[in-house]
Amino acid sequence: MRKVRTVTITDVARHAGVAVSTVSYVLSGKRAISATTRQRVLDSVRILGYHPNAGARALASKRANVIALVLPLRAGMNLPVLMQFATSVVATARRYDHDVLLMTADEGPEGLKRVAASALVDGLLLMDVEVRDPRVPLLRELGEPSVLIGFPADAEGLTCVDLDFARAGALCAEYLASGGHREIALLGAPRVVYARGTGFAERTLAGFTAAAVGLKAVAVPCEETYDEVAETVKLLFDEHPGLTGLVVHNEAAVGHVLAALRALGRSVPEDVSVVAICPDDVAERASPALTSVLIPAEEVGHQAVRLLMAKLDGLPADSMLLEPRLTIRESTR
Amino acid sequence: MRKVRTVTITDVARHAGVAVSTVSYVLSGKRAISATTRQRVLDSVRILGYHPNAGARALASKRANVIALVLPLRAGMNLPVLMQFATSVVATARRYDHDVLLMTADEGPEGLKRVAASALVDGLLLMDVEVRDPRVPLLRELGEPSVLIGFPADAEGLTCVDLDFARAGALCAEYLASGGHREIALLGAPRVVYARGTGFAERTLAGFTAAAVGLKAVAVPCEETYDEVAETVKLLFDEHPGLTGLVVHNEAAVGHVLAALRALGRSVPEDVSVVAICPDDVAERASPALTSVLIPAEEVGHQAVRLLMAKLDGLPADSMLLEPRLTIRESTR
DNA sequence: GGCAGGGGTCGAAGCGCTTCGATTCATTAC
DNA sequence: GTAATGAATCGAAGCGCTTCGACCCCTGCC
Repeated sequence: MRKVRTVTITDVARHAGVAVSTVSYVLSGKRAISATTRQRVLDSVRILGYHPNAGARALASKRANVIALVLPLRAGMNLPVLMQFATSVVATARRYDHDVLLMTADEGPEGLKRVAASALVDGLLLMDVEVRDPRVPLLRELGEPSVLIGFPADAEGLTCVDLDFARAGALCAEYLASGGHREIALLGAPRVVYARGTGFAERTLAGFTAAAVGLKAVAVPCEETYDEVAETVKLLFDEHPGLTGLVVHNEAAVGHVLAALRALGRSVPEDVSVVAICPDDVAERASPALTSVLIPAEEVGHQAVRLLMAKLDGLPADSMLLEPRLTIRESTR
Repeated sequence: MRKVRTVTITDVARHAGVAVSTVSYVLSGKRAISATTRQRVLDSVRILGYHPNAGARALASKRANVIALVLPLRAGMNLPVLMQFATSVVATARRYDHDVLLMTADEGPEGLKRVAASALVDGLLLMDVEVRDPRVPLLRELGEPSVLIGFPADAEGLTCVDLDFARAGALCAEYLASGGHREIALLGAPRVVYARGTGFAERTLAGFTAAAVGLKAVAVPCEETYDEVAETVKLLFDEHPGLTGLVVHNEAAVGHVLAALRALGRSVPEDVSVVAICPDDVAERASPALTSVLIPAEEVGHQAVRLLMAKLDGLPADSMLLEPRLTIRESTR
């Protein structure tokens, strides 16, 4: 438990018999250093167990090597996806030699201003951006390098990354159509999500609707308690007895939907085919295993970090939509 | 987008007509400053929009005002609880004027060593600590202030916080017993969790078993796919036809358990009472709403930060177990 | 043989902050 | 009236690192 004196760059320089600046250049690679000197310095670093002091480095270089990950943490979020995303952000950031500061939106715009102004972080990653997100105007004003997950209404001049939800919705409809289904339905997010204008929900719906021309297609919002789901599903089949294809874009409800179908005596996939838009593990855990469109959280996180790093290096970084991928399992025919 | 020159403490000092050190003392409160001077400085801070440079502050004060939150992010974790926990940690840390660096265990012990040695963080918060956690020995050697969520086998000299799972298990058994149930069962975590020795699972089991003396009580592990859950439940009732009380300590499976009971034609709570150990929102979302023992993630996060802050101030910080709380809803009688 | 050029290294000047005396001035004690 | 006390403030020395310009010496070239 004794507090060991920390090893500084001066210690390394002394041990290797070189100047402090030489050690710095070896470590940063910003100037040519002879192979022998480099090796000597590297050995000393290893032997002494040297780790550069983050504060000093940040102060001198004006780069903290830290990015902020701003999670919304509001109700109705898709936790597993969020978590996958966060994991992938941390892992990718480390690959770029950066760490991740976790922020919640609770602190509000002030929080963003604070971390930016205090140079605690070099850039911002905002998750789960809404169509009219209050953070967006601030972001513009801040002029801090940033990448958004999700597309706000006006994405001009911003860098955004997201799954192409319109394509995902379309993919589901097309797949069901190709299977011969003539009457299909989309069970979407809870009402509150549409009301908030989260974007991804509307875009899925739009894609679904557009791709379903020529079919009978309906879409209904879907709450997340078992009872409400069961009610919604029952109503749906009451009003559309000919329904044979179901798209579920609500991870929390997908299990309930299957249970409700079971309770109604409709078997999957014999009576009705079900496609879910959700992570693979959820789809695989269901019974029957669900044909699903993957939300590529990991890929989104990876790309978001990559783009942010590009921006930090002063490179251009364009927004991008990631292609959804349909995996056929046992819930459709 | 133009990069505005950042406001430094020197700017504030000049604007307020005082020395740099005076500004520092106003902000830290470490020396007496007259009310008039303080006010003048505070006004300048506000007018200029000054935020201390984090790197410089860390360098000079040897305190980064950042703590690391180390999430395991392995399979079979309880995401919602984790998330609640993380949220509460961030919020509480902010109240102590600290930020939170997010780390995953992927980087391994090296990662802990790195952030500690580089003074990126002042202390560590390790989540989901296992009975024999490889991070624990390292932690001892590191001598970095830390708080663990969960209890390792040898907690000597460490500060740990957790829900009192033994008490939670006991509470469930006692409650069912008091309701007149004579034959009860515990559906626990997946096998892999017991195999890993995560501690909380065993402790719940131990508490349950100890409190169930005089009753017929069995405990079985429980996987998380619907099919396996249904199988497990069916088997359970085949072997124990007299079973009337069920404790479910597996958040991912709890919905499946209810569905399986429905499928078996056993109604809740008429035929069988169900108590879950899970967060309130999961319990409320089920049908019928579940009588449950709360995992007080928020409180755990709060206490963990509080203890860590105490340690950072050189104060003693004892391990603590938090009392579970039983909420009676509609799934028991 | 002298000089330009460049690879390799060094020294020193900060980066923006905290903190430790030192200093000033007004009180209080004797 | 003077010395001691204490409250309020200042000045300067770092904290550990990066980076700029200077320097040295070895090559290659005229």
